Amino acid sequence: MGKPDFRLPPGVKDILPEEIPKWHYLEDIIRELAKLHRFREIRTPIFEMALLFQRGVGEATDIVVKEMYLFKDRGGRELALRPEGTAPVARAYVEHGLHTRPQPLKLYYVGPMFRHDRPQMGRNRQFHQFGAEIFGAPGPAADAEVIFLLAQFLRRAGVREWELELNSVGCPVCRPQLVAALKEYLEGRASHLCPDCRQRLERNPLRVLDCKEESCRQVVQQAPTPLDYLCSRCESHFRGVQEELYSLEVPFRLNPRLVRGLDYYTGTTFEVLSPRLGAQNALGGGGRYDYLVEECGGPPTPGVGFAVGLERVLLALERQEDSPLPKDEVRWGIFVVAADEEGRKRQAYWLKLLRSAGLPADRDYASGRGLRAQLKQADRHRARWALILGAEELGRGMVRLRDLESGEQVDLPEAEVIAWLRQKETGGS
RNA sequence: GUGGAUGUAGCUCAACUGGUCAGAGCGCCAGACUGUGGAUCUGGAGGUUGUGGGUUCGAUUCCCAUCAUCCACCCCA
Repeated sequence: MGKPDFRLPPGVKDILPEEIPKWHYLEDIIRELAKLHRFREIRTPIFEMALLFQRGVGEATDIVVKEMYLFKDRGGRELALRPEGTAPVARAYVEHGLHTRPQPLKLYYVGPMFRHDRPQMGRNRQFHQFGAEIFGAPGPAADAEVIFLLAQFLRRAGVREWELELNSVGCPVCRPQLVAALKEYLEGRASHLCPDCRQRLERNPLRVLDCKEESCRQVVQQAPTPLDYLCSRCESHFRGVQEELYSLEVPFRLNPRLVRGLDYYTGTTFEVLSPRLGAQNALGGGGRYDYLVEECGGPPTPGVGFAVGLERVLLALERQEDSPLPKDEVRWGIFVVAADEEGRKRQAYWLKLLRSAGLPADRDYASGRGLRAQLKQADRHRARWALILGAEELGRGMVRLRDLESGEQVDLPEAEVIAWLRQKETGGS
């Protein structure tokens, strides 16, 4: 607290050591599942040319209009901290000619995203997403595949309650008709709409569909929805997605009024909601984007993907009764303790020996402290074992190992220590 | 961008309606118990009470502003 204001800017957080195991828990699951489903990782920079998002995500979207971190570099380039992951991956796909590789191409990413929103529960200005994309697969099986991966991730992570909402927002063939019909319907009832929605009527009438204002919801009850206007292609594609989801045993609910905030979506869109999150209740979402690659200057290439917010998954898990998240209480590693001068001479040797054998080892760095003080250090630093070196044992070619959990201790011949510890480590407890 | 609540040591909190009110517990550091930790005891560091103004003889306690946090709107992850 205090004088110069070096505190963190609003909406960003430090992740302290005791929280790291939770992140590793999720990250391990992500890597394992992505591999199992044969997705390969891609890492793109955290900033891009601002234009990528303006064009890719959409000039009129909230993300671009009011949430991007914009800055100029010394060359005068307009850059932006990435607010989402799909456009950058599409950009990389085009830039490196990934369309020349065997298609479809299945990619995933994990990393920080940045949005200048007002922070609240479940919403930070820097947050982390796990996302997956499939390029070059136009059929409904690809849509189902990414949704399946998302569902598997949530299940494997241990998220108990979530609901998948599914919709199709149509393609360039059918959407214009829908928009026209919707506009006509809404214009007739504009007086019943909230001020925001009267604006939306001009810019993006679809957004009126999921307004939470009670009066708007009334109006929208009978309004035409995308599902009423799907062309035959979209219709059969969407039916195909649903059939695949049945086969994959991923439960979902149709929500014809689900509208997403990014302009690039075509056809299938979906969102995963959690009842434990408060106002920001979306764990993840995604959909199909068949024109994004083209928009980024590549050849016409269909795409579909999702992104899931890792902070929100952690939040949901923390609020469950039976949280599977790892605790930070475990003792681990070996504290090398010197009982006397004789032991002190061997301390460095043992430290190196243990580490060379792959066993985590540490010591007290203060010079010449007594055995009691060193053990106290070992305990407070949550070490699992104390390796005690003293003239008494060393004289017989032995060292003493103390279990800091139970208090039991044994003397072992020096040559057997490594094997004994390894066995303890793998042999459970 | 809008609204509401909150803001005292690293953490959790205390200080009657403004007058020894700057404290406690935990944690941290040092030490004792003299080859054995998690117990106990002793000592110590650490706050100009978010910041800046104002009212007052006097403010942590009242008023204003500002910053930050939290929750909600909006939007989404």
